[in-house]
Amino acid sequence: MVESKIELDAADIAILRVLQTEGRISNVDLAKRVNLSPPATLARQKRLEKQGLIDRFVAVLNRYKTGHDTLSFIQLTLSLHQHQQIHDILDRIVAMPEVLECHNVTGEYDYLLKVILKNTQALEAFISQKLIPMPGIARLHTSLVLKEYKSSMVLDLDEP
Amino acid sequence: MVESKIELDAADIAILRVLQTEGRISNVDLAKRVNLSPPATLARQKRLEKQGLIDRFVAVLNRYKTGHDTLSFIQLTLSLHQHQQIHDILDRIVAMPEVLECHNVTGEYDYLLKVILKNTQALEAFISQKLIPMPGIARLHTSLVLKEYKSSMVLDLDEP
DNA sequence: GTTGAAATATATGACGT
DNA sequence: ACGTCATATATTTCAAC
Repeated sequence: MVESKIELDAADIAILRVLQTEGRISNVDLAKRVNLSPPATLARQKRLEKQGLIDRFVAVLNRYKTGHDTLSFIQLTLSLHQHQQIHDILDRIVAMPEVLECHNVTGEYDYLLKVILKNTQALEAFISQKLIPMPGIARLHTSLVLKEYKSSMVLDLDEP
Repeated sequence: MVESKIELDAADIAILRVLQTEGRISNVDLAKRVNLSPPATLARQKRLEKQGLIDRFVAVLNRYKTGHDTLSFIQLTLSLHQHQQIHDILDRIVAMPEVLECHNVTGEYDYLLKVILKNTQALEAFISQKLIPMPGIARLHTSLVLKEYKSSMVLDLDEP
């Protein structure tokens, strides 16, 4: 199933803009911010959730304070050429809690993984004990993040 | 300032695990889930926010339904070697709403950007009109995401 | 979509363990 | 540090316009 764009009016966009940065704002405060009445605001928010435009609400943690000091991007190329084999490998990779993102990309390598671990020792163990032993890993390149300048999930919503 | 790990007990971890996927759960429901009383749960959550362990609460949107069909990773190498020049360029990149992430990384290129745009035309315009004209962009490589297998911000918290 | 009122659920403080 | 209970507050939700 292909998900397609849903048309939004100015009030929807105002609501989504606020909720993207203040996910726990109360409906009455949100209503004030978007210049609508609380019932109208709540009805719109519920509709946006039902439409799947709002996927979920989450708490964003500070990874340094949880002890996750090592962020890295791992590029992979798979050697398997049967669809089922590739699918199985990807299922296993996606199920790993250390892997926060997994994308099929264009370029020199086929897959890009965003991996968060406690330290470089844990990263080395992850690569050598969990990734390398998997069948079909043809090439692998690790980039360590030295400094994170920006990390956001906020989509840029423009006026209708 | 270097942020360092904060020690968490089993109840803290239980609370953070729930809030990472259900950011809008009520305190009474959260208390039931972690087997604590509502006041104890609320006090812990407030403490975790005050400690900065919980950075913020956000709504996660479905990018396809907002019309953001094109996700890409752009690798950059800067040719400027004065700290101030590099700092200025990074400030401008980080301020761009299309750029969701910006990291200084090890490897062939120095910076990795995660960029979300409406379509490939908008990506082409972004690269040719906003990135390339900046001084000091020595090398640039774009990887288009063909398929997103996993996209999460959930940190893997293990028992104390 | 708005206003206002009522019902419900929630957070929060006091006290005892 | 936690649980229970009571109170005050905030929120949702309904009805009328």
